[in-house]
Amino acid sequence: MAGVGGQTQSSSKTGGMSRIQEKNRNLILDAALGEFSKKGFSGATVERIAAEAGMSKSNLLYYFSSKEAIYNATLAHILEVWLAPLKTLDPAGDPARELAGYICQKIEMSANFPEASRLFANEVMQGAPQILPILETDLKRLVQEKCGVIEDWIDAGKLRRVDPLHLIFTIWATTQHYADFSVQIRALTGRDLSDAAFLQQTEEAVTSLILNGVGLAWPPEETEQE
Amino acid sequence: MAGVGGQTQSSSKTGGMSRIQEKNRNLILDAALGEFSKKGFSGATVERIAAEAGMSKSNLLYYFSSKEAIYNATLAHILEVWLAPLKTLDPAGDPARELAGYICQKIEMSANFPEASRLFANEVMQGAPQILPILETDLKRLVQEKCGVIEDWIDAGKLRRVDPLHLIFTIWATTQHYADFSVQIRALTGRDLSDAAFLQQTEEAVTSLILNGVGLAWPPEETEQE
DNA sequence: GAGGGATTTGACCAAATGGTCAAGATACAA
DNA sequence: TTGTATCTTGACCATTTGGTCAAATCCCTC
Repeated sequence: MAGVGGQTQSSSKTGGMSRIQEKNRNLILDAALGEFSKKGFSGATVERIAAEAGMSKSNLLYYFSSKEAIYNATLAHILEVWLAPLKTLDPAGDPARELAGYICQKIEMSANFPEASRLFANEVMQGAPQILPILETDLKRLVQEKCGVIEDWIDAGKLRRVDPLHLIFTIWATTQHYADFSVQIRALTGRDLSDAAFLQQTEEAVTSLILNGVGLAWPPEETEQE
Repeated sequence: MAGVGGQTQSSSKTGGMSRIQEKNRNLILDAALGEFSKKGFSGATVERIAAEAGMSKSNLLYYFSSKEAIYNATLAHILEVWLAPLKTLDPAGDPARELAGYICQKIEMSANFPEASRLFANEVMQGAPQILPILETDLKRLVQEKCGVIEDWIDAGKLRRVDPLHLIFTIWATTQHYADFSVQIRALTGRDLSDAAFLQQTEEAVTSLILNGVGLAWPPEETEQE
């Protein structure tokens, strides 16, 4: 119903779990991520997740008490890593490098974990029934903190005056778009982020667009060795 | 299974339909848009759509032969209007005004038809099972044409050299993000595009970020009357 | 206002699916 | 080896849900 951490164990804590238990929980979570991200919560079936995890439906339900429990566990499992990059924005760092680094991290997340991106997108588009409380507390706090950082950079004259919130939204939107809409992108370009050359081209294009958008020189001036 | 135009009638052609027929088809399509955009294809139920449209499930199935037929009709119904703004990009116009106009159109689409945006996003995220052929033909042709326009602007030195494709993706991503992720945005800001002030603020933020990103002055220099 | 096609619906059906349960298989400690 | 807790599964159940059908009912024309 509400709150993502409501299963047996908080998340990937190995303690208090037998070898078999840990192995099977991981198999299930991997399978569930694939299924939920591909079909959404409603479209996913417990049977398919079990098959993908190589066990019977009954056995899966021995580890997770319900479909919703699997879903919540999957969500919790990816949420932390999915929101992590923002935390690395360093107030003391060079704004251009910090923002560029953040953008590239996000694009590489889209390249390496597109299912996580789609799962998250799906959840939010359905009204975030499970993670709304987290968005309203943890994420909100984090975003406000980082908005402060950007604000400080602006006040220090390091970048053009822009609304930090919309800057963050723009970075999220553009970077996640390449994962969530990869089918459309493939239909239009014949490639996606799994193509190394396309990945690099995307990183350059998005980074340069946004950094220039906030008035930062990009690519950085030639500084030889620094 | 494939191709969106496969129902009884091509789309909103009034011809050959009784008054009752037209009224009910519209009721159904409206209800279906709400339901499909909220729950996705799998999560939606024919019964709820019928209820929302004020008729029995049986009667709904008298007008559309299957759930998939309703879905396809809904998709076809919105697709045209959804992709329309891009067509207005005028090669002869001023690049800054043209791009700003396009961006604002898209944001206003997100504000006025968020369900359409979410329906489209859902369809594409599921792998575009119904509209992939359209993306690969009509949309691809349109996008290539407009990329050419932007390319010409670049060659004429009117804007910085950027990859037109990624520029278009960025515009799509940012503008649609405000509709598709409105729950998250509301969780973080307390507002969304249905708030006129927030809408305007968003238009300014996104437009200024992207236009500056491609090296165009924005807002435009004071030209008094032109 | 009668005839006939268009419209509407409740009853019903079959398949899919989440979840239960009791019995069997397995691993492991003593 | 053996007893016990853990693990695994097939059989089964209740509910949901997409779709059918025949019987009304409505609307319009002649």
